[in-house]
Amino acid sequence: MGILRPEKLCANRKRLMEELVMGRDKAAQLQNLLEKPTGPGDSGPASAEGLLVKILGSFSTSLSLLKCACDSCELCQIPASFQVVSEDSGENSKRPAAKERRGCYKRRKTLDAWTKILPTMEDGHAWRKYGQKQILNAKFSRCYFRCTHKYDQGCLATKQVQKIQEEPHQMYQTTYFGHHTCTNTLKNSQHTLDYDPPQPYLLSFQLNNITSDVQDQHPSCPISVKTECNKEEIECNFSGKLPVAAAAESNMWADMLTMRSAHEDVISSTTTTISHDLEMDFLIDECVDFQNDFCFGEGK
DNA sequence: TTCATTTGACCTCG
DNA sequence: CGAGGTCAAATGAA
Repeated sequence: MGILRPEKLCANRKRLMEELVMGRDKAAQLQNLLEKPTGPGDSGPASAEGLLVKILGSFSTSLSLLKCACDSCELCQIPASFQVVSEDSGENSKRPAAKERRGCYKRRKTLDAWTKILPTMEDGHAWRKYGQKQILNAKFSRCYFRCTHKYDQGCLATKQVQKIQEEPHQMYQTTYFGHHTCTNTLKNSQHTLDYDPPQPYLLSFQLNNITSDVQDQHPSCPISVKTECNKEEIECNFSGKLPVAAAAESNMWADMLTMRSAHEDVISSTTTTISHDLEMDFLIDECVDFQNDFCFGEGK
């Protein structure tokens, strides 16, 4: 960790201010856009997605700048788990700030996290596995990944991948934490899925409250779903009763089945709140596609 | 030799 | 106190 010279500090501070002001402006634009939604074909320069990318980029840059400034201030030490490599670090940049003891870290909050269910682990980014853990009541172990460029570019993105269904309908539940600030991606990957940032119509809900929330808000919803763990079967109005062996699969089915009705309401509602305090986020189209394949595809 | 993965230890949090 | 998240030494692959 290097000490920044005064002139460098001033430049960083100026840049930090610019980034924060830009982030605020873009957020205001995004707010206007959400209050006055445009047509579905709108892809102008001020699209919600574009603004979201700019805002996230602005905050990422701001945090990096703030980190550089704090490196030179003993009063503002950032926890090691949030450290970003400064430009003048040498060999020591291969590792974060010296850890006093093994496992000395701050457990992350669930802020800025979202989940996707996909048939593959691949998402177009370079990840490095740093751990694997058997999770209670889960059929498969959970794998932990961090961005390959954590140390060379200070990218703090991480993800957890948990297999939730075996072949032939193999599925992985991937939870992402933080956004990539690195520039390197696997451009040639056939599985370059634009997971970052979250796509439109992202749903957010507490897993345990899926059924009550949806049915409270949509009493006419034709879907009846139970989400309790260890339930041996769940109801599906489309295909009758489906046997479900594991709790994880039960949860997944519940998620899938609530997507369709909620999706329509999200699209039609202009007052939908997008929360960043997420337990489970899903890209609806993917989930609905999967549901269609599984509920309808095999019966035909 | 370098880099990625595996795996047990260690730590935080609820 | 137990479950889950991260670290880092050992090991394997390229």
